[in-house]
Amino acid sequence: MESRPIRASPKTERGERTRLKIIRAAEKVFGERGFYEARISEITRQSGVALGTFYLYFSSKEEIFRALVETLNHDLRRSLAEGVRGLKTRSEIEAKGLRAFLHFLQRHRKLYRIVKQAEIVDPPLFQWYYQRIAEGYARGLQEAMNKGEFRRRDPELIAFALMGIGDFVGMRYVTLEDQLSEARLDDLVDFILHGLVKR
Amino acid sequence: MESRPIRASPKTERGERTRLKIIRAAEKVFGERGFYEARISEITRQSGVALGTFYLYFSSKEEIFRALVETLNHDLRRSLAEGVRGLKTRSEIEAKGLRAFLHFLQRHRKLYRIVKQAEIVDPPLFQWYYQRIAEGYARGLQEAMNKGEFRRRDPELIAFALMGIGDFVGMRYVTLEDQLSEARLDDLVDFILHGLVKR
Amino acid sequence: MESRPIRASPKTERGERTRLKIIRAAEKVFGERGFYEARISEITRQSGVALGTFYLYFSSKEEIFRALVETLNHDLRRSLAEGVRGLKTRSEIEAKGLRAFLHFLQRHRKLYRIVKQAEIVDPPLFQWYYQRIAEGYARGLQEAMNKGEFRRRDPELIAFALMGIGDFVGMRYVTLEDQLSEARLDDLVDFILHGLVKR
Amino acid sequence: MESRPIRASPKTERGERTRLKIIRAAEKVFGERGFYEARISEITRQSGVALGTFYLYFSSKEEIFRALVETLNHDLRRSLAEGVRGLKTRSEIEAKGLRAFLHFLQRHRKLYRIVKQAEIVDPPLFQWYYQRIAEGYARGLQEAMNKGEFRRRDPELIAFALMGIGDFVGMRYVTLEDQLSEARLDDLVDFILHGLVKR
DNA sequence: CATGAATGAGGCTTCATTCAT
DNA sequence: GATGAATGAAGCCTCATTCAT
Repeated sequence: MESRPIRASPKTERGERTRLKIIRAAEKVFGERGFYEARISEITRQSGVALGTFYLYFSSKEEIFRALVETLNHDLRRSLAEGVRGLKTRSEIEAKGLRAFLHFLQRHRKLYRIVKQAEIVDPPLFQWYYQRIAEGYARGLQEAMNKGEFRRRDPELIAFALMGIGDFVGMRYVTLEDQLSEARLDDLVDFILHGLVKR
Repeated sequence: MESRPIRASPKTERGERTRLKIIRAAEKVFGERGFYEARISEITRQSGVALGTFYLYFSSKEEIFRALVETLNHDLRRSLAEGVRGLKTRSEIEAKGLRAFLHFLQRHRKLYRIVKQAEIVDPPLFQWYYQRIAEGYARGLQEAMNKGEFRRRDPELIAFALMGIGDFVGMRYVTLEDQLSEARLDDLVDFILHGLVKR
Repeated sequence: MESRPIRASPKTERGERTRLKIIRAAEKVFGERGFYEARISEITRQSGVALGTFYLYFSSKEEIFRALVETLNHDLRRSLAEGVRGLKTRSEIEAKGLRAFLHFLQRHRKLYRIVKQAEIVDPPLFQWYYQRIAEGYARGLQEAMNKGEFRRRDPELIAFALMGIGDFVGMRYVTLEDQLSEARLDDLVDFILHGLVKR
Repeated sequence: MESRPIRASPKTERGERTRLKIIRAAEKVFGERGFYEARISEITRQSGVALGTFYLYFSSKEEIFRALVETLNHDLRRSLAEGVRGLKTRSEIEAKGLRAFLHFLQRHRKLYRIVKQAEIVDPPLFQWYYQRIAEGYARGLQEAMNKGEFRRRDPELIAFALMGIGDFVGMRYVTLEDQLSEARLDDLVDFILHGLVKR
């Protein structure tokens, strides 16, 4: 996975539509088969464009894959940010943030598999990607710790812990089976806020 | 990923050694490059055997991959079980279990990446694998809840949450950078036991 | 010899030409080396196309081989049918039919070797193929027997006998050395019509 | 198919037995799968000897194959000669010869497939092999023609015709289905002696 | 802009043959 | 004599990418 000169995508209205068709088909195909089992020919077939057309818009299989990951990234962060807007207490924010994440997953389960794949395909990407999210979380946690709302512990570490919770729970209950009831969500939030131990 | 006639591996002492050489090289190569980027030729080169020799012991790239996953699987479960032995309170057990898992990761970081890969290569395997571990944890949690030690919540859900914590924290601090200090581990255990909120 | 997904061959004019180039080279190569010694790379080299191009038109070595056999089959039957058209007596028909077959061989000696090969590679194909030809012959013989022109004997048996004559004589005098003079052909027809014994 | 230094087979009593075990297994395997699909490993497996042992007795796959063909050759000629012994008229001889051939086939159907295979694998061998048989027949036919018993025609040509009859009829009724009744045999002999035409 | 036929490097796998024991 | 593990050349096939139209 190394870089390469980026093709100058067509710039017309029509070109924009074509590009979108390809992107959407790619999302579907990558999501269903993963990076390695995905075939450019399958993507173009599902896009309804010719094979060669793909290379007018993307310079390689990797490029479109990265583009997709970037997109998810961006959407996810916006989604999380929106979920947080207008909340008062930190605990509400965290609960809301977690909910926002899981709802996001529900809408983009296929793309999420792509990011997971990227994790393994390209560990540096993982670092960059998750680190970035973690930093956002860590800042929030740090503030709450300073205010005395949260127990004082390594904020980045806890941020990763929260992300892991979202990831596994999301994978199990959302991505694979779509059974994350509100009751379960409440349980989960309670665990995050108060831990395992009674009292 | 479909099956194929299983090769009758040589059965002598020498054969056993060769098999081991191949397995170890495969562990390394799969761990470093992932399933798709791994090359049989690289595995045999690192084993110091000829290309054809590989096929005396394994019928395909898939087969050895699965064998490796099974092995890790087995080792991991034993590792976790050992971590639990001889403890009194549930909270100690969980803390110990988490530690056991993270120490295990420290020893087998590469293989762990293999299992993660399998997650994507073969989702049903993922289900089976994680579900099984989760059930073990869930039983432990259930008992502690019954005894009144732990807050009463969906045990399987919490089990997945714990696994996610281990996974992400492991990925970030152990697999990628090996920086999981004891202090951080204490922080993490504290979070799990008592949650985010102060008091 | 088992099946595989059939490739959607290109459908343009140019594609048709390429397909033909491949078919013709395959005919030559299979004819000269036989199924097992034939190399796809040799076929594409002689076609003047790249290796991969072969697989745009045929999904495997087996597929093109079968296609070739089918084609010969078809051509042969048409050829034999034409030889029979417009004749009066049965004896003339047989003589003409035999001649048609041998002339056919003269034009397609290489492909004929392919069918012979198929005979051994795939006995069921042999059954189907020869049985079908034999039935055609047998019907003609039966009629002539009913009219009292031919001696009454198991028509299918005699059909196979006639095919054997054509095959061996063709193999010896046509395929291998191209020395089937008209005089010899007359001798052969005479033998078939009147047998060995004088009077 | 080219020659190579012949291995010095072991010469003891035990060695002779081993050699025989291999030959017999080879007969079976070649007969069932043909030259190209036959595996040395399968032959040794069925022989009950180790893989390497094969090469103590035969220098290559080709060598044993040729040896097998030679053997069949020899047996066949002896078989045919025996069938002819003690007969008076040419017509009787031919009838007997044909019968002898077909009975031979019945006993050695598998090996016969091998010879047929050789035909295609190695055309020069075919020439040599069939030519030799044809010459024997041709001599007999010539004599009968000289005596005025048989119609005078190119004897070699007729010899090939007779061989073709035996081959196809044998293939259809003996090798594949084992249904050559005496009645059919009589029909066939009658055809050969008197031809198709009534009177 | 779009098309789709063509390319060819490179991977996996087989199996006749060799060789150390 | 026998064994069976090891070898590696060679073949089939895939698929990302290019290019002529």
